[in-house]
Amino acid sequence: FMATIRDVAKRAGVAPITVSRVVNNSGYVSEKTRARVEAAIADLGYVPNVLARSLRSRRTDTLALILTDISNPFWTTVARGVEDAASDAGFNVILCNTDESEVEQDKYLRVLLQKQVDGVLLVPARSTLGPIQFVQSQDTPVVVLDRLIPDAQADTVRCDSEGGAHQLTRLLLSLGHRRIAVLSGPQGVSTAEDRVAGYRRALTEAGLGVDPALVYHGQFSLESGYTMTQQVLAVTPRPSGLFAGNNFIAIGALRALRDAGLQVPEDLAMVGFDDLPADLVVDPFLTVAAQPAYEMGRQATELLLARLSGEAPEAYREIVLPTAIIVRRSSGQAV
Amino acid sequence: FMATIRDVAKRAGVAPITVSRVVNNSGYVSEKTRARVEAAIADLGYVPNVLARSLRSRRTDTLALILTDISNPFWTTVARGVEDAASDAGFNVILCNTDESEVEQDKYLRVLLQKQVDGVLLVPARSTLGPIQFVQSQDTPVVVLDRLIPDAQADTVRCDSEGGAHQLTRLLLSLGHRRIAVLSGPQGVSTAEDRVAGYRRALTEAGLGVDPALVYHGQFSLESGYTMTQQVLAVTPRPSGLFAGNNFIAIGALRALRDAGLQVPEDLAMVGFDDLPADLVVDPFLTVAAQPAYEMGRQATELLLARLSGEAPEAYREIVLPTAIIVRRSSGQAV
DNA sequence: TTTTGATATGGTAGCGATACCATATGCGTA
DNA sequence: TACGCATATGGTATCGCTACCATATCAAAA
Repeated sequence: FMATIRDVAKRAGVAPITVSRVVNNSGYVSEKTRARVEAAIADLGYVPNVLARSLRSRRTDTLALILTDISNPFWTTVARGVEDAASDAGFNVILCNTDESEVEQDKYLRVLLQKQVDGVLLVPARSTLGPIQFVQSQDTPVVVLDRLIPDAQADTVRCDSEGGAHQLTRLLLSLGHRRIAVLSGPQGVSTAEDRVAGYRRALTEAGLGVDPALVYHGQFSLESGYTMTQQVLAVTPRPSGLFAGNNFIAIGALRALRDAGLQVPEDLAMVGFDDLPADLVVDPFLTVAAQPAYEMGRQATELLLARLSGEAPEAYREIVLPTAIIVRRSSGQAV
Repeated sequence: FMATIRDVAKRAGVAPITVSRVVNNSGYVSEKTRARVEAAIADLGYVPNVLARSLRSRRTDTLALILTDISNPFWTTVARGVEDAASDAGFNVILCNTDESEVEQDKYLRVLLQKQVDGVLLVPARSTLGPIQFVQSQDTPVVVLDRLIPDAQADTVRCDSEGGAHQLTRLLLSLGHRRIAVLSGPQGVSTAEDRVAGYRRALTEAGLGVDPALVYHGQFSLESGYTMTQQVLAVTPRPSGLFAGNNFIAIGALRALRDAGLQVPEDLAMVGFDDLPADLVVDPFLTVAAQPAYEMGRQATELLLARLSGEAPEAYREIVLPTAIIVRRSSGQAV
């Protein structure tokens, strides 16, 4: 036997709605009544049914966070930012991992909307409008996180990938490097493309041409970083600088260079996107453009919550956060 | 506007229950009707509301997994076993992390029961009956995972910690070690106590006394392993063998030994509980009692699902899985 | 005195789905 | 012919809760 709100009401000699007021701490309840109701709740071991609550109130107090790779510390940090902001506002977060697969993403979106989440934070696997419109067709607000989707009618929080890449490339140029390779993520993913765009702009501004043999699009993964680096090393003349498009690509590249018997920065200067958390790395060594991951998660969540509470302005907002260039040993001295 | 099952029914010219049959693939529906209903679903962009479904059907097809430290690869593997088994049966899993805190555990249990999960897989933070009885009072079955709770009326899946510890200790004894320290987890946690018990039995059977200065209870964490090892090293005469009660304690111990300038196994032979996944370790080196983590998760979930489907026998079952001793370099040669 | 507003409580309906039971048709078999 | 069974569909009544509106009391303000 499981007690319902009616059982509690009967035992306390009040109406069900009064029990609801006690449980939810809403409306007016006298101290005396509250005490009687709380006693009845304790006696019966009453646990409210949130399914019924949410069905009636049309709110689940739950947000969905759909991202591409939770094993990457960058995303783990974003997720913490989301969790913290949501939790401060009394919201739960359901976290889903797509592994960059659009199929998985769409499957999750469907399930989450069936669960009636109040809002969705989406790191889109691909730059298509469809998934966004699907969510919005169910009267559910979306915030697009990290990646740009052209023409999307939604709030967006992302980082200045183009600018960060531009700065990193300029740093290598200023140190005297003329042949610089870039290892980026998949085509069709805005961050991957923006980082290549920033690289191109820096080269062009320096009056240098872009050698297509030095521009790589792979995956944002360790394995892909390893493979792309092996390809880079086969190019002649060998570049003297390397720009890794994210932290996992950088780690893969470092392994490939080590396996090839090459020293960083002596044989090859290196820079990368995304820092690694201090407690995971024995010796921070890589020069990087660090993204404010936690802040991205927090701000995206706050945008979403503002939409939910109706406080948000009509127009969709696009927040672009700056990256911070952290110079360490891997970029080396002027050559 | 969000379409409901009634809107779809109206558009397809059938009763809501017929739409339900199409959506859930249950009962009889003619091909012609099915096609009409599916067209209506597509036209309206209908997404079923699982809150309403679950409220009426009294099933959420969701299990809860409450564990103590998801950052530990052992638990990550257990969780994968649970996810896989649940997913095979069409169930979702909500994962919660207690950090060994009973307060957090009880908070999560309350929330999960409010969410009407169909069953709970619990790694209890402490050996108390209360939380189990609370869950059962809401007509929700529990399986206790990894740890023993005396007198609990519930299915249990765990490993033979006592036996594994006994074997590891005997190994060190057989190699000639006479002074062996054990670094275990908190008192009141059965696995921590069982591992000390197995250690004691091995010493006693060998006709040796147990030196209380060599028995440590701390946390199952890297930091605790580090601290306890520093204490061990201050004992005179210094032990020649060390038994780490789990993988994190072992890593902390290895760091402490390195910082103290000691070599394993030359200066100190070492064994530990829990293996580390091959792809996280560059060079597997530690002699361990490996627990079948994935299998623990799977079997616990299957027990729970059997209870849910009513196929389970009346009596509660206790499954105790064996550990596998893997001898590597850290235990060294006979001295 | 009347009015107003804060306090306190309850009745009714309905959120969106399915359980349960009823009904109807066609077909093979006794 | 009558019966039983598989097939196909629908009506009604909830699941447990809260939105919405109504009501009643009492103290302070007009």
